Amino acid sequence: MKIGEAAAASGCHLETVRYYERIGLLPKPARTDSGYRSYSEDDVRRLRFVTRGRELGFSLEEIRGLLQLSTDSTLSCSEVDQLARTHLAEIEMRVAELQQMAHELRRTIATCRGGQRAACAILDALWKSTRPGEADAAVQPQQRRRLNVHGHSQN
Amino acid sequence: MKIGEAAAASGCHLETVRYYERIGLLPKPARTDSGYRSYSEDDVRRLRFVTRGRELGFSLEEIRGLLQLSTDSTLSCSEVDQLARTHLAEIEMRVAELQQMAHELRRTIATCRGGQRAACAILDALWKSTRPGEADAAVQPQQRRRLNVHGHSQN
DNA sequence: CTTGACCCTGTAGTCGCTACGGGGTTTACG
DNA sequence: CGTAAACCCCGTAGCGACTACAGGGTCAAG
Repeated sequence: MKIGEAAAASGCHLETVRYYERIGLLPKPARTDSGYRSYSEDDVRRLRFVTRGRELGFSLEEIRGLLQLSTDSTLSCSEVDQLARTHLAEIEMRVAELQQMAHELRRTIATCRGGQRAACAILDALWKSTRPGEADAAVQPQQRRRLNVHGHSQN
Repeated sequence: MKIGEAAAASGCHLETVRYYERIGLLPKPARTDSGYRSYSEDDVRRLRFVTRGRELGFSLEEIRGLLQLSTDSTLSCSEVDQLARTHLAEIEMRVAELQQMAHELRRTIATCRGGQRAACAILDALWKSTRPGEADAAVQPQQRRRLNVHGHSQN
């Protein structure tokens, strides 16, 4: 199986497969005489494991760990369980954050009367700080969270 | 006001302020004789506009647009409104995706009996593809979405 | 025998920062 | 007045998870 087929079979981008190999997430596959990568069914299964993990939002490092846990027979299931639970908690936190953002945005949009720029409620909301107290809280600076919304589709 | 104070006053990292300047999101500030950046109240307001926009999940390019819209008096509020609505829709989509992920993870975790690795339901779920049909859908490859969970706190 | 689809390597770009190295300046304390 | 700590400067490189491109090689069909 050549790389293009393997990529299609696992639902990820061809160049991503090479990327996963480069960072050591996938083993180096066999090669044809002309140097083409040649994937076995097992290779494809492993690749699907990775893409499936990504779909569930695991980082590549987490997936690396999961792969190790699932091939090292001395380790128990509880570590996997722990990783999954921690990960779930992160997702839930992230959902809550995004919902907060959505809530504020909806509120702001609702105030907009569609009039002139000078009276735009959305821009106003951005020009004003949420909690006016924190402007002079020069004591403890950067403890703020950053949130990616752009999460980020290819296509 | 020096850069450290400006950063604290707007709640963002000092180096981020320089970064925003470098990419042209903030105007180049005045300088002291010794070359230190010196920020006015207006500069700080603009910086807060940016950080507030980031908190609402706007990209820096979107914020650049919002800043332009809010200083160009010939443009109406409706473009701002449109941007905000589009952005809100993206956030909502993202929330739905994350909730789907959380749902699947919860389901998978619940199946885990805490036994031996060989019987780990979580790893099993990763080794199996969700919809078995798509493995041989070699026709249309990469139309899959990528989702960042790690969204991404500093500190 | 040529065309086009596929494959190769290596490198650079994306986004939104963050961190570092190697300096200069300012300020508070003794 | 000296000096140490705290601040600032610039430039560049790193992060994660890809994606894209340049400049080639290979292979099957017509």
